Amino acid sequence: MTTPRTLHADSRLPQVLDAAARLFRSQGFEGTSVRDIARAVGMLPGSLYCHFATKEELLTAVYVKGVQQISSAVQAVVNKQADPWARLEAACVAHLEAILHDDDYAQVVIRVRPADVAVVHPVLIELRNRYEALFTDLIKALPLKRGTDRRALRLMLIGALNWSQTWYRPDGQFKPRVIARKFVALLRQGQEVSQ
Amino acid sequence: MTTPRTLHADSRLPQVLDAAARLFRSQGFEGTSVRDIARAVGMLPGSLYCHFATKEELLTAVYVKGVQQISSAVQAVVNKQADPWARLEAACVAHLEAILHDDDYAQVVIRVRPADVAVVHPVLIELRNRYEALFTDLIKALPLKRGTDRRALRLMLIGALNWSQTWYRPDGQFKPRVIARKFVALLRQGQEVSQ
DNA sequence: TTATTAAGCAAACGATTGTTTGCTATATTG
DNA sequence: CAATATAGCAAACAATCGTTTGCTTAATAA
Repeated sequence: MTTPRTLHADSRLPQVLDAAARLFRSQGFEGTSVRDIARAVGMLPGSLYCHFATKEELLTAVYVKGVQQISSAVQAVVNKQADPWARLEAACVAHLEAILHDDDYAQVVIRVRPADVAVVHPVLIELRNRYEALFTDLIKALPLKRGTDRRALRLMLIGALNWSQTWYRPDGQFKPRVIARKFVALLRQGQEVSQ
Repeated sequence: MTTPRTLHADSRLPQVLDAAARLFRSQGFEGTSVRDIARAVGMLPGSLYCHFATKEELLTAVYVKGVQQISSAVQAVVNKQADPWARLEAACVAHLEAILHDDDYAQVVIRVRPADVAVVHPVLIELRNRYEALFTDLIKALPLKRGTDRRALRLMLIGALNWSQTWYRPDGQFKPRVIARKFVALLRQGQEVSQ
């Protein structure tokens, strides 16, 4: 045995998941081969199939963990706020921090398009929807003008947040906290000059 | 010759581009093989290399055309409006119609991540930026409250628009025109209850 | 201690990937 | 009309893909 300290029950599955998450988020699903993942944890390609029947199943496992982590990250900060707008903004900050640098798993959830992985498409969509329901609740609690379309507001906010993955630069001025504050403020106040 | 009507100067390059655009937008760049494209136009895989040196070069050609088409579509409708807000909303409608159903080329521009195609990454980014400058101008012309961050507004709006590609359903209630109107209204008016 | 189960190795499988080479036929140019 | 350039065919290239099979070893359960 190369690593005699390895126990039976706790195999190298955690390391495999970590490596897969890291590679999926930086190279995408199709851009990452099972050999890449195996190499990253010092295993042979075929050995991965002790834990997963297919590459898509591996992605699903990463996706599940990603949704769990981003959900609990958001929940944690939301519960520290009372005001509905403060709760929403806190959620956005946590969401952005997760998908922009904290968490490989969370980044995969935003980066990998469910539609690109046909076999598990419905599963991934369902996982995403379950998470986004958090925002539906937060927005439902907002005291808004009569006639406001809360679904449109949610789609706009989440879309803007998630798209930030394409332009965000860690060395830029727009840190997650700043982005969240500005985006929420834009929705909250309106930018038209009142006359 | 199988198709004796084929002229020399006008080869099947247009068909190749069309097929590539259609396949790239529906299956992604990595999900589409050069054989898929060749088969779609009834050519052999190797024949594509009369027109392009690499698969990435083909993508770049599609990208260029996509940016051209979406730009002229937006320009055309913007110039029919005078009011700054109306111009912005018209631009959003045209943008959404292009990336949601009208135009395979435009859809590729939004769907294919520049970062996923390392070799031409800077080129694709530059093309996108040139297009988005249109929105920078439109937003610069808006009469906004003092202190409004116009860059944040642009990033939020474009992000929300582009992300709609992930949730949009042609048979749903949210048509491009509706989405654009609601998104612009959210930024314009602000939804907080005034007290 | 013995039997069982799971983790990983070693090596290969067939299929598909982007691309290249040499050739033919056609359209264009002078 | 002769010379040239190009579009496309035909066939293969090496590399890489996800996955499978049989074996060995170590951890667990009885």
